[in-house]
Amino acid sequence: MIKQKLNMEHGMAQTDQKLATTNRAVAKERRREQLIHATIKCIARRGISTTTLADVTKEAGLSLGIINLHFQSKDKLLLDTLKYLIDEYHLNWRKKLETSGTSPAEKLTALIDLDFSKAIADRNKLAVWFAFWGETKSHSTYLKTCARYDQLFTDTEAELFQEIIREGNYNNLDAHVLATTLDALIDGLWLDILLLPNEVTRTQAKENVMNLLHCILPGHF
Amino acid sequence: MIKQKLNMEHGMAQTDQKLATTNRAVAKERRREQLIHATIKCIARRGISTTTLADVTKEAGLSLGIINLHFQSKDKLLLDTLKYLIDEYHLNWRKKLETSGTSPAEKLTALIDLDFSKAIADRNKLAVWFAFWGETKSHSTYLKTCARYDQLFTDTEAELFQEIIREGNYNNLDAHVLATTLDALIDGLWLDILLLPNEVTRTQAKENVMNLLHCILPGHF
Amino acid sequence: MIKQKLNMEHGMAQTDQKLATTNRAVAKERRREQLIHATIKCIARRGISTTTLADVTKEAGLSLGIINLHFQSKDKLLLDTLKYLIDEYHLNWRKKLETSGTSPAEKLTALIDLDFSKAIADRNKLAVWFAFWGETKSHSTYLKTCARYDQLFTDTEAELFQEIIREGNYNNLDAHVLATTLDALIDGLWLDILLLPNEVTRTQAKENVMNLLHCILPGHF
Amino acid sequence: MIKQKLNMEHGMAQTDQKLATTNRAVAKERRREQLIHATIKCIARRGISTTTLADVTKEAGLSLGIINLHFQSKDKLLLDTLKYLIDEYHLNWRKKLETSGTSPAEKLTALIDLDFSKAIADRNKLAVWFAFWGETKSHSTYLKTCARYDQLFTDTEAELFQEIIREGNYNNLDAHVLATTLDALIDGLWLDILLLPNEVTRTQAKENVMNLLHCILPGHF
DNA sequence: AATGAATGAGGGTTCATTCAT
DNA sequence: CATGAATGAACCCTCATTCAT
Repeated sequence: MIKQKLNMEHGMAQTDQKLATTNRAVAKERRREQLIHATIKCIARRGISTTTLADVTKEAGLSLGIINLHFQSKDKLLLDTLKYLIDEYHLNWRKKLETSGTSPAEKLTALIDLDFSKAIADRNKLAVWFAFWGETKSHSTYLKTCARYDQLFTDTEAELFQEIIREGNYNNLDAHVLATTLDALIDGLWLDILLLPNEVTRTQAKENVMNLLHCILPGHF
Repeated sequence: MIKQKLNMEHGMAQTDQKLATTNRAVAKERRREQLIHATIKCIARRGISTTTLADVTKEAGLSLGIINLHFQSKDKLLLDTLKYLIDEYHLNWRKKLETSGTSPAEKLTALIDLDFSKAIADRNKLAVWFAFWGETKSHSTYLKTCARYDQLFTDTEAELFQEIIREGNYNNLDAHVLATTLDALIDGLWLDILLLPNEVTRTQAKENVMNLLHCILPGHF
Repeated sequence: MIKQKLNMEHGMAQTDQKLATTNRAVAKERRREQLIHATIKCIARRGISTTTLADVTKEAGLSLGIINLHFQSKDKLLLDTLKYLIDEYHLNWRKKLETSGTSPAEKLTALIDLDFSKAIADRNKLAVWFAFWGETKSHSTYLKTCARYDQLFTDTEAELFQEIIREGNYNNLDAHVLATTLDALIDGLWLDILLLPNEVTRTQAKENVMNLLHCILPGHF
Repeated sequence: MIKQKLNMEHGMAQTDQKLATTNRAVAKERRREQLIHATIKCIARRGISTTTLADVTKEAGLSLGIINLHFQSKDKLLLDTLKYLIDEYHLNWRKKLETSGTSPAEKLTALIDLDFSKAIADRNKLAVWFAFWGETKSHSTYLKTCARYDQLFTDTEAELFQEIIREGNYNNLDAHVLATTLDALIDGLWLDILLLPNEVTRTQAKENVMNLLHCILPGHF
């Protein structure tokens, strides 16, 4: 979805008919994003349970009925908001993996960079993640979407750690355990950033992770 | 019970009065706990936003109006449920700290034991913690209660780490950073236990933490 | 009911059995009055719709369940409170009529005195009267009790006016119209005392009525 | 209507916009009045405390949620209902004063006419007035609005009486006392019309007042 | 006779959803 | 496409009433 949007925004040459169709689709997609961003702000400000469609539409400066026009229901709006964040993260994650340096340590560093970048470790967005994680109700619904990616992320990190372990002869370390630890630590630090913004900043959190890796794998970080 | 009451009415020994008062107070406290446990179950099952008072009272096998009798409002019930968990954790934490072995490593190990014990790393209770952390609305209200303890926990752990660092001459390590890292890691693993119970168990999570400490402070863990 | 109570309070000689029964009955009646007085205060303070049994029992310093013990239901408490006021007024009215001077003008003056006496034109009690008059719902129920007396009052006043008219040869006046006018004026002034206590006092209200009578029947008032 | 809206969207003549806005505002105002009339009926039928929003909306033939849409709360509905009656009375009162004959007696007669006119001495509306006067709770809230007018009414009447007193050399009369008496009498007769419709009609009540004025100020009434 | 914990029907209110415009 | 008035199910909460003590 994100990809489509990016393409669309780059506006390729097309027949008039197609162009018109595309323009309309672009406009529609813009409305959706506008509403999703409003939703993120509202959830961050008031929590899921107290966010109403009236809040969201007011935040977006639009009329009450528009959400059911674009999202059919509130549940779908929430789910699509989560999907938006998942897609955004996944897209950035793949880009980082492709564009970063070739060594495993460089790649891991790049991914950690991403995790504490302004776009990802944004407190509004973190609030939404934790809001969903706190809403056990939705687990069954969205965990299918989310868990698939988590698995992918952890496995990829485990592979990178495996390479490092091999290179550095850290024979007592388990790559998968390391990957799990890293992910859990990042989640925990995200929670700190969300709940204790005055005590833990993005920069500090990232340094915290890097220090740890330096302790465990001193030759590589 | 009848006798006690009659005695009271005739102005008998004060101990009886006190006993009766205590009995009634005890009964009231039991009801509160009963309702709090039902609340925990419901929040774990359905999330905060979808948990209704009807759910809670049905779970407790009691009538609809009883919650306002004991908690005045739904908000207060939720807050008192959280307070219950905070108090429970804090109480166990202090007990552990006092009764565990004398060395800093033993104490830290004991605290980590606690964090992944059956009573604390209970998925129902974890769900409640994350439900509240996800409800940004309530942050301002309860963070005052909660943050005070978090500070205490982290500071105490930092002191223990400091002793270990001194003992082991780990001069490149920062005790406070270690404590923050430990706490964040535990939070992240709790989230794993909650969201991915098939992939991360309490035992694995604890081993994960212990392995990490073994890596960083090999002489002590 | 009032009469019984007065008798009881004057405590006649009786056999032990009767005395015990009476004592018990006296105690019961005291409780009823205690609760009725609390009800009057509460209605005056908060209106009928917002007065709860909890308010009344708290005002009386008694326990919640006691009202249904003595009055069976809230509706009956309200009705009995009204009956209490009706009986109190009627009793005082008869006494005044009997004890006052012999001339019609003296009797009417005595009755007007009563209407603006401390016991009758009490703002708490006035509030209760108007509260019931405002609760159209209850009209059908209590109007039967109340209207009978009103008729009696008006008719008696009309007779007194009739005597005066005869005596003074005020041939253009209608006694019944005068009585109706007097009653309506008194009701209206009661409303003023209730709603505008700073502008209309009991004394002023009474003078107002007396002035009017002086205008209409100058030889007698 | 469709045309208007389309025009508006294309930014057409402002008059059209204003018209549409006005239409919508008019429709909204109609709904408010519709609900207020239903409220008056319900209060007259059942009293304030037993009138539910379900009653009112059913009487109006509308859905349950509509009251909070137009009045935010039940309390505001009640208050706005009272304001409606106050405004209606005040408006008619001013109109009468302006359009009636020039002499003070004619003006007073016109005002009394109004007080016992079909629109004002309507039993439903009277029931609402007395319902509010009986609801002590609301006194503080609405008396501020109501008392201001009462003052105005009484003062104006006092001025009219003053002119008559001057003209007729009724030196022993106090204009302000007369005005207070007149107002109280009218209130009392309203209560009779409300509570004893079979015994006191609007016509009789008015004649009652006129007779009294004739007694006191025979040259003018 | 008195207590007050417990009940549950019924109230006001919110808000996702619909639909005429 | 967009609007926002209207709907009504579902919520939280109150409170008269009951009943074991």
